[in-house]
Amino acid sequence: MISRKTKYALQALGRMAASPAGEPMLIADLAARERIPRKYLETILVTLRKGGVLQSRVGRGGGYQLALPPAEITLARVVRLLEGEFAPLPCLADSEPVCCDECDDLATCGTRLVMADVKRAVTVTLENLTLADLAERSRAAAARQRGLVDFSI
Amino acid sequence: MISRKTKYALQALGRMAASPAGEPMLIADLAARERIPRKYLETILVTLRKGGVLQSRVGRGGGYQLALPPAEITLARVVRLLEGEFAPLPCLADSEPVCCDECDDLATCGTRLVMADVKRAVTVTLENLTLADLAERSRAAAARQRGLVDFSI
DNA sequence: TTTATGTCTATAATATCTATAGGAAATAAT
DNA sequence: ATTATTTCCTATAGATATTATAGACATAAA
Repeated sequence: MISRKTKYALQALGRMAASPAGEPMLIADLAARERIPRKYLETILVTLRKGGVLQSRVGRGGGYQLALPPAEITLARVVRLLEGEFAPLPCLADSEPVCCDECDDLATCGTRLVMADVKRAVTVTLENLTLADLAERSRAAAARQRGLVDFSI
Repeated sequence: MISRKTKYALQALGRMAASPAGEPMLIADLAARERIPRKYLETILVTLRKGGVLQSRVGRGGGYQLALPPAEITLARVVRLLEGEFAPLPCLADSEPVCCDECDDLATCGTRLVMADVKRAVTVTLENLTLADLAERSRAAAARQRGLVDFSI
């Protein structure tokens, strides 16, 4: 289960990915259109900016925009910024894996060995999805819903 | 990240899978050997019993044992019992998917469409792993660590 | 200089997870 | 029968994490 925070981030980024590049979007607009608490969204966007996914400009005419083309922003990157490095167990962290208190030996822990498979599966999946995929799938689903045959799938 | 509860469950089940079948194990022993708070483990084992993964007998000579051969107990089943059905988002639940408050339409939500891939990846992985895998990997790792070449990999 | 905008730090509110307590019920041995 | 052993049940306390809000501050354009 991803946190609500991460979900909000993906919604906001999806909206930006689907909007014309070059036009900064306002926090307040994003919050209203995606129904995200505004102050909460602020903190999320700051995290994304510090992580290199967003650019911002302060002052009149300012706002947020993607720092890279949507196809170059993987979901893995976004999720990592908000949830931290993905690891089903603390002992499976890439950087400084920590053995659980109750474990004698990380290297022979069966739980860790099987959960490593889960980590790999999730990582591969998230590395291969981008904001472009997110936006495109949404667009295609909406087109399909309107009864149109969508030839660009 | 799996909860500590689920981790405890896997540790205890792994221990049982690696022990000779037919001999019930005591909560107190499992708790001591895996360093799990005893009362907490009790509640976990009850959940597993109600879920059909464990059998128990009360009274002297009683205890817990697996209700099925380790190879027939998938991690998916265990994780589902403890964490609930796996779904990265509430709208991706198999039974009664619930659209997020802030979403207009579940069917065209891009976030949901990409997270469906993650759900699939995790589900497939967990369905294909069993307690036998967990126990065997631990055994093999321990053998390897002792400097033995392990031919049974 | 005024208005519009993001930034930062702190903290409140809520939810979830982890752990414990204490006794009830069941079973086997004596 | 009685006792020792063991799981079962219900409730609740304690700890931690998540979600949300507040308010003062900094920056930039008109």
